[in-house]
Parts: sequence; structure tokens; C-alpha cells
Amino acid sequence: MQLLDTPKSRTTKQRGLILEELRRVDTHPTADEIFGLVRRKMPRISLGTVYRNLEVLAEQGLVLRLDGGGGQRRFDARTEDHYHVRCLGCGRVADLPSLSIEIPEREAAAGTDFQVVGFGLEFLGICPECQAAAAALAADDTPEGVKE
Amino acid sequence: MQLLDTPKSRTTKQRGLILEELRRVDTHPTADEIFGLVRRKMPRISLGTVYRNLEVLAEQGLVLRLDGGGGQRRFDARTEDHYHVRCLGCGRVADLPSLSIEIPEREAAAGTDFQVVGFGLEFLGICPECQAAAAALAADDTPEGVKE
DNA sequence: CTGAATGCAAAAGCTTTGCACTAGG
DNA sequence: CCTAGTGCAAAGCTTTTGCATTCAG
Repeated sequence: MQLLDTPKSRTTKQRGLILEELRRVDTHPTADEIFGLVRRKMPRISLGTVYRNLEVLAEQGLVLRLDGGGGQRRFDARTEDHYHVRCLGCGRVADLPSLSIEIPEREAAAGTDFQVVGFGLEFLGICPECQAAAAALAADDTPEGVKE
Repeated sequence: MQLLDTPKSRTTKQRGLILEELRRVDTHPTADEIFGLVRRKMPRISLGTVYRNLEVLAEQGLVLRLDGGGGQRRFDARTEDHYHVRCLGCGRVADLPSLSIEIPEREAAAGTDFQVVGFGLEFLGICPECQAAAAALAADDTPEGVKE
């Protein structure tokens, strides 16, 4: 069952061109860089349009957003080695009890001309509050007797 | 050998209090939330001071910045499964050939009340350009005959 | 036709910075 | 003393949004 129904999306020249240009490069450009690329072929496109389309394309799974969990910067005074879970709903972060995880840095380094110095890993999830909120919302939206 | 010499830092009331408050909580607060906490005990502190001190404390290794790779958002039209390296110098991102990595999501989920739905992993490194820049800089700063 | 999408510009975060003043060592 | 650090306010950057207009289906 589909909870949120996505509004039907249109195939505009702007969206097509953005995807095409993004596929042409392997530089993982920022929105602004994409704006620059696309503008060469469509000078009147606006940065807002680029942002809106990247968002749509990401929802459709046609592009990946690399923002590593993103959102606002958070701070932790616990400096011993441990991992975090970040809530996809509200951005809250919690500690995880220490896990021993093997990350093949050597192998990664072998596949690139970057000098690999480490890695960033965080788990993604839904915090209890956001789980409850989602459940309440689902209940509201579910007409009488409908099962999922 | 120490390349950049850090200017000697002072122990101000503000810096001490920020660290103290951050140690008191386990919520991984944002700069603004820390500002709120600290302001209860030192009402005239400014948000700028909080940012500056968090930066210093992070450099000293007393606090961790959780910004998941951070910087500007980047996009990728390659949607098949692969990992990335991000340059710590300039933020540039490159693809890595596919690696099979085992992330113990189950174990992580067992240690939290968050509903774990996945993880974010990226490698960190220095891109060739930034390696060159760093080497050039080191050469400049190295007086005649000095070896590292 | 209808409303999704656009261009433009303004607004909204979050973070950094310039400057004159304060205070740590 | 000397200069790192502070408070305040302004600026900076990236991303989002409101609105009248355009255009895809």
C-alpha cells in the first residue's frame, strides 16, 4: 500500500537536461555546479529549478544525494570510539554501544588515487518519537477497517 | 614534527562551560542547543563564541563534530551500489569500485530504541590535487636541509 | 483546460567574520 | 603588557519558498 501518493510528474526539458548533464560527468557536482553545466545549454534556467528537480529526481531514485546524513551539525563530548544512529525524521542522534566493525580501508585505497585516511559511518533509523508520530499519522489516514 | 603550530589557547570561562555542559548531556546537541544550555548559566555569551569554541575544542580532540562528511550537498547519477571517497581538503567526491562490506545492522539495532533502517558510509581521504598542494606548502615551510 | 513546473527574487536557516573591547597568562 | 578570546552585529552561503506565468499532458 502506498501511504503518500506522489503527484504525477511531468517530463520537462529542464528536468531532462539536468539528469542528462549529471549523467555525463563523474564529478558528483553540487547543485550550483549542475546549475553551471545546465545553464550552458539553457541559459534562462534558474537555480531554484535545479534544486527542485534534483529533489524530484532523488525521490524517483534517479539520482543520489550525497550529504552523509546531512542536516545541522551536532557535537559530542564522548570521544571514545563509538558509532551513532541518526533519525531520518528529526535529525536527532543517539549513541550505540561499541560495535567492532571491519572496514576494508586498504581495499578502498587500492581503488582510488585519493590518499585514504579513514571513513565515516553512521546508522540511519527512526527514533521512538518519530515512530509514534508516523504511527499516529498512519492511523489518521487509514479509513475505518482498512488493513495494511 | 608539527607542521602547523597551533596558537596557544587560553582557558576561558566560556570555553570551560561549553565543554562542561556538552559533557553533561547525551543528546548530541547542535551549536544552537548548546548556546541555549550555556546561556542559562552565562546569559551574555554569544552564539559566535559558542561556534568558535566548538571549533577549537574539536581541534583539540575534546569534542567530536558529527556532520556526516559535511559541506555542500553533492549529487550522483550513478545509482548502482557503490561507495565514495570524500576529500577532506576540498570536498570533492570520487567513486570507488564496488566493495563488499559487512555492516552489522542487526547488532546496531539491538543496541538502540531507534528503528534502524540502514547506514551511511563514506571513505575520507585527500585528493591528488590537495596532496600536491600540501606537499608544496610543506616544502615552502621547510627551511633548507630540514628532514621530516 | 488544469495544475505541475518554471523564473525570479526574497527569505530562511546555519555558520563565519569584522571590529572594538575584555581579560587570561 | 600582549594578544587570544568575547559580544555584537553584519555578512556569507547554501537551500527553500512565494508568486505570477508558462507549458506538458
